Amino acid sequence: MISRKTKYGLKALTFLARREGNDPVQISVIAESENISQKFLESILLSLRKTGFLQSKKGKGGGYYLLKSAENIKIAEVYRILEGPIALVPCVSLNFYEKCDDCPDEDACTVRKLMIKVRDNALAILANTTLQDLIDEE
Amino acid sequence: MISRKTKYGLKALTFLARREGNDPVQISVIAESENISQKFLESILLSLRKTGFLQSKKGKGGGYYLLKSAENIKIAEVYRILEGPIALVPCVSLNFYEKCDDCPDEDACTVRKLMIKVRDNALAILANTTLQDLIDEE
DNA sequence: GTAAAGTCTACTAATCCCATAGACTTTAAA
DNA sequence: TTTAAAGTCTATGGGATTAGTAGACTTTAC
Repeated sequence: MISRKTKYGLKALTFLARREGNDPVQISVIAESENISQKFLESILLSLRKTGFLQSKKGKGGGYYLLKSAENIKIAEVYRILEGPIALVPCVSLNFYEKCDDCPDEDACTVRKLMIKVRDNALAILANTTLQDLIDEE
Repeated sequence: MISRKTKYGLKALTFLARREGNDPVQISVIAESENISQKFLESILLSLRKTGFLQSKKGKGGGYYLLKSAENIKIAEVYRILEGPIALVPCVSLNFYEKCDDCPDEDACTVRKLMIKVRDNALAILANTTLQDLIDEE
């Protein structure tokens, strides 16, 4: 299960990508139309800004807008920033690898072998789907 | 990421399936060879027993053994018992469905559409892999 | 009858998730 | 130049979940 953080982040991104033009949109507007707690959304948008997906404008008439184009935003990238590893087990993560403390020998772990398959399959989808793809499906 | 519970459960099951014969194995033996906290493993094995995967024998010479054969234990089933939903979002779960409180219209949710794909892919692996498959890969 | 095993209930420490509060900064426009 | 509208930042807190522990209880082989 993914956290609300990730879900909300993806929804906010699609909201921004779906609009005509790229004018700043206020957090409150996104929060209201997507039914997201505004304060929580603030922190999510902030981390998407710090990682280069969004840009913001302060002051009156300010808000958030996409910095990258929707075709250039891979879902896998967003997922990793908001959720963390795509892998189901740390010893199989490409970007957040950690050794499992209970496994003396990784290569001998049958669970690991299975989890590699699951990861590769999830990755095949998430890394090849862009924000634009999400919108086009509608 | 899956919980240790699920990982430990799968490891314990493979441990049991890998042995010659089907004599009871003490919890302490499994715990020690798989580096799992014994008390924690007790509760995991208990829930696998209550759901029909394992059987136990009390008293001297007792322990746990497989009730189903390894070819008849699908990883997806074990996963659902120990971890819960395979889907990444409740509104897409086949066995643990819940409506998302923030979505007025499920069919209009682009995130949902993506998550259905991810679920189907994960399911294709987990539902078609058995405990026996895990062992055979070694 | 006793020691070896699983069973059950209860508890706890740590962590994470989701959210809220509020002071602060920047900016557009009157 | 003031003011209101916006994002920024820090701090906090309740609740749920996770991983594990303690200990009393039950069953069974010998």
